[in-house]
Amino acid sequence: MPELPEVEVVRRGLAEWVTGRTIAASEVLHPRAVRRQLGVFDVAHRVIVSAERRGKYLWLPLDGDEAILAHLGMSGQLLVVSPESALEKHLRVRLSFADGGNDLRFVDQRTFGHVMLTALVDGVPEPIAHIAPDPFEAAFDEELFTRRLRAKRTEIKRALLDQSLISGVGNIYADEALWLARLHWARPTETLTKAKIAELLAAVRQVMSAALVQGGTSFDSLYVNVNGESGYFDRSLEAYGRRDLPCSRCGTPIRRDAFMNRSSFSCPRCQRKPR
DNA sequence: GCCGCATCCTGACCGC
DNA sequence: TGCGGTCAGGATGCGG
Repeated sequence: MPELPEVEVVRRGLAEWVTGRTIAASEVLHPRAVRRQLGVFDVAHRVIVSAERRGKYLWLPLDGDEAILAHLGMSGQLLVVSPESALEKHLRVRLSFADGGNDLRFVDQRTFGHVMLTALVDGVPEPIAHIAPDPFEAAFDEELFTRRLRAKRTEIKRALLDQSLISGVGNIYADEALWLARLHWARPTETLTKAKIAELLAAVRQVMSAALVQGGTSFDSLYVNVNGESGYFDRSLEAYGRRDLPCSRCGTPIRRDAFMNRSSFSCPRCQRKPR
C-alpha cells in the first residue's frame, strides 16, 4: 500500500537507475494501465530528465514540457530489471532503453495504478494540478492547511486522506499520526485548535520520516522498491493492523473500527472518542 | 460547492 | 480439496 514514504523510495530508485537514459520503445500490455491513452502512450526516443514526486504521484520529466506520470494505486510496482528476465504475470507497461540496459516495468496486480503521458504546467503534471503539496515540500503552506482544515465540516481522518488538502497521507500513516498526536479519527475538524493541528502535522512528518529511513512499510511482497525489495517499517507500527494488541503507551488493546469501507485502528484510551 | 459513499480489481485468507 | 464470502484500499464520479 504505497503512501508517501514508499513512493519516495521508488522515486530515489528511479532517479538512480533511469534518469539521463533514452527510451527505445514502450509497450502497453493492459489498456487500463494507461487509462484513456491506448494508442497515445508512446514515449519512444524520449530522454528521461529526472524523477519527481508530489504526495503519492511520481513523474519522470522528459525532454520538452511533458512527463510520464505514474500512480502506484494499491499494488503497483515500478521495477528496474534485465530485459532478458521473464515477463511478470501482472506486467502492464514495459519501457526498454536505447543503451540496451535494464527495462523499466510497471507491474500492477489490482490495476488501480496507472501511468500516462502528460503535459507539465509550471513543473507539475497537468492531471495533478488540483492536489495539494505534501508536507515535506517547501510549497506546503501550513497556515493555509490549518485554515482550510478548520473550515471543513468533517472528521479529521477523512481530511487527512483528502489529497486536495494535504497529499501523500494514506490509511496507514493517517492512523499512525493520529495515534502519535492522541487524536480520535472521528474528531470533527472544526473543533481542533491551531496548536493541535500543528502537533498533528508534526506527527505526520515524524511517522513518514521514520518510515522512509526504514525503506517504507510492507506487509507482503506487493510493495517493493525498484529492485523488488520490501521495507521494514511494519515492525514499527503502533496502531495500524494491531487490533487487540496492547497500546505501547498505556497497554490498552488497540481497537479496530469500520471506516469508509475499510479500517481505522486506534487506542480507545489515548485517543478518546469525541462526544 | 461541499460531503460521503459506491465503485473499480485481484489474491490471500477463512470457514464450511 | 474446493468453494464462496470477506477484506485490503486510492482516486473518481455521482447523488444528496
